[in-house]
Amino acid sequence: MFYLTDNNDIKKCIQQLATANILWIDTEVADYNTRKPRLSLIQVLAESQDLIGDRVYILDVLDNLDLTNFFIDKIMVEPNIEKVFHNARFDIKFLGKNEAKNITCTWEIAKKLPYYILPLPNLKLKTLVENLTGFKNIDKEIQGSDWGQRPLTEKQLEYAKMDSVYLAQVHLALFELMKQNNSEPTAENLDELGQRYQDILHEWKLLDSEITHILERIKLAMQAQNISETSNFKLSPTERVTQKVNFAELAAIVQNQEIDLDFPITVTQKLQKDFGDIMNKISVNKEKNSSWKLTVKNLSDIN
DNA sequence: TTACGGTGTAAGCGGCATAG
DNA sequence: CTATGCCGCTTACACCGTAA
Repeated sequence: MFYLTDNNDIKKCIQQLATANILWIDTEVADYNTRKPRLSLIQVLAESQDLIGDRVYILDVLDNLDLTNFFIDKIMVEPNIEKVFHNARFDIKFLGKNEAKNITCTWEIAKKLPYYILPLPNLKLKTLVENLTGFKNIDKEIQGSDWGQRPLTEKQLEYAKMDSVYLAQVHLALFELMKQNNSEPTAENLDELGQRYQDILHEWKLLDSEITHILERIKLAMQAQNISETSNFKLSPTERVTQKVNFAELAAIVQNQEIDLDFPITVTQKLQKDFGDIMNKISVNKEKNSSWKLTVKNLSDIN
């Protein structure tokens, strides 16, 4: 790990890092829960094979806008350098906002993978690390510590260092999962997919119907017992207001007061019926929509 | 604290199959 | 032919998740 605090060292480091093709980056922010959060550290790893953090650069940029902007100019806005973050949206708020180019977000990648491929309760970095890499017992308590204090403790620097190592490892693992599961429609085996569908359909129906039933029973039970919250569920009422006016009244007002209301309305099948012959007397603008429907046939006898 | 796309939920609609 | 119900699509809205 290289913990850099000197302005010139950091600038040289940034220039060096700007020659990389891909960087795994994490940040630490002080006073995040106030109106003016301050960027404290930028941790950068350029070599994903580093598992112990020897090659991690920790740039101390606390209250140093010049250095932060230098980093943004040389790295964040550069379209030829891929920058990998976990929940990139958060870090980018401090590192170039909309100007940042070529950003990869491991949280977004993980979210795109279906649950059966990545069956995890949540997609926090800690969870991904513990399930996709060899690292265990990740300590995240330091995350909420005071990143505005100087000097930083050894624990804080250790945490900051390892976060970028974890990030790189998680990114590689997610990338593998993506590669294994990106389906090319022209190359799909329809027999295999159809067989898989048949194989799991019964099991799925059993579970799906039970889940639905359980939820219905819980909802009814909580209503009946006047309970709004349990350890597992919350029952909240929602209101939805639909405003309706009398059409004849509206038409009269529009005509009498010559209000400028000129827009198409959808004539549903029911209205078409109600209108009857009127439909032939006014101009109708028909919009045709087409879609594809998949129908299951030959439901095999499950016996 | 921030951002905002995703997800849960309910309602409205059209298409389709079935029954009479 | 009509009446009915199921299914999928769309719309609207509330709320969630993730970083420090």
